[in-house]
Amino acid sequence: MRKMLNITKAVSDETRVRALMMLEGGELCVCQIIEVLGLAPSTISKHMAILKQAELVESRKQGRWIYYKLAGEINKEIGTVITWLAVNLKGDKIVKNDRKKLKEILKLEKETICKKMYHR
Amino acid sequence: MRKMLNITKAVSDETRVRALMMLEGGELCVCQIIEVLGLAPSTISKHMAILKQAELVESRKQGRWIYYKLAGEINKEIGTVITWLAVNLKGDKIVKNDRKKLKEILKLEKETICKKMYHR
DNA sequence: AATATTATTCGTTAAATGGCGAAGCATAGG
DNA sequence: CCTATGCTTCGCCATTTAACGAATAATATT
Repeated sequence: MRKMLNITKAVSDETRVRALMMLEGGELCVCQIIEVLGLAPSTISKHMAILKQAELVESRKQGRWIYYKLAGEINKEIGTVITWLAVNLKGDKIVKNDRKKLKEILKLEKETICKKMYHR
Repeated sequence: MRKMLNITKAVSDETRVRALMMLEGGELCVCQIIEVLGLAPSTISKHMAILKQAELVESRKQGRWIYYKLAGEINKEIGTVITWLAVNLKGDKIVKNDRKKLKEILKLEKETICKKMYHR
């Protein structure tokens, strides 16, 4: 029950669902997710930790950056959740807009994004 | 997004998931759900309203009683959710125990159950 | 070494959520 | 009618949750 609720609780928050939908295009650095969702780094970090705890995403560290990706390919039940979300958010305005923003951001260097964000 | 989150929020609470799993055996009267879950009538009523709002269940009124049943047969995406929950709770202790209690309660008259419960 | 960069953890605050009992609202039955 | 029954709505309290900024940790750069 606990494990199942970890998953359903994780996907019951708009910000976390938006993050998951962003990751459908492939792995992303935390700073890119922060930039698109427009929330404080600490907030996004917390959300990603919740998604990871629920085993919806995995992370890997590379230098100063941490990349997150969907864990749907590994676990069948997790895959079902991600697919369900995607189907139910087909055509969703917010998701669409996030993807658009993401596309712009992916054109930039990661360094450019992050320098704007921290230590202002 | 809103509609989708209504569903995921609805299934992110243990009490509501337990109620859904109870309904897998067929429609139930509110008083039977109250009796098994052991919470105040007002609490259960609120939970059932949330499930209904999310379109996970439907209700019908018959005399003084209100019956709830799963809405999974009607809506495909809802059906997916219910099935996913059932799969992920296969063998769950709490769900098993609820079903056991329910079996006992179904042997009794509804009147017997409810008279114990209200206006004491 | 010293500083800059990237992300996380911690502490706080405001809002949302789940619980209860009291009151309210239908319907059934005397 | 008048009361009993079954459920919901309302108002309140305790807990949880999401947000932020400050402090911290780890790595990269100078």
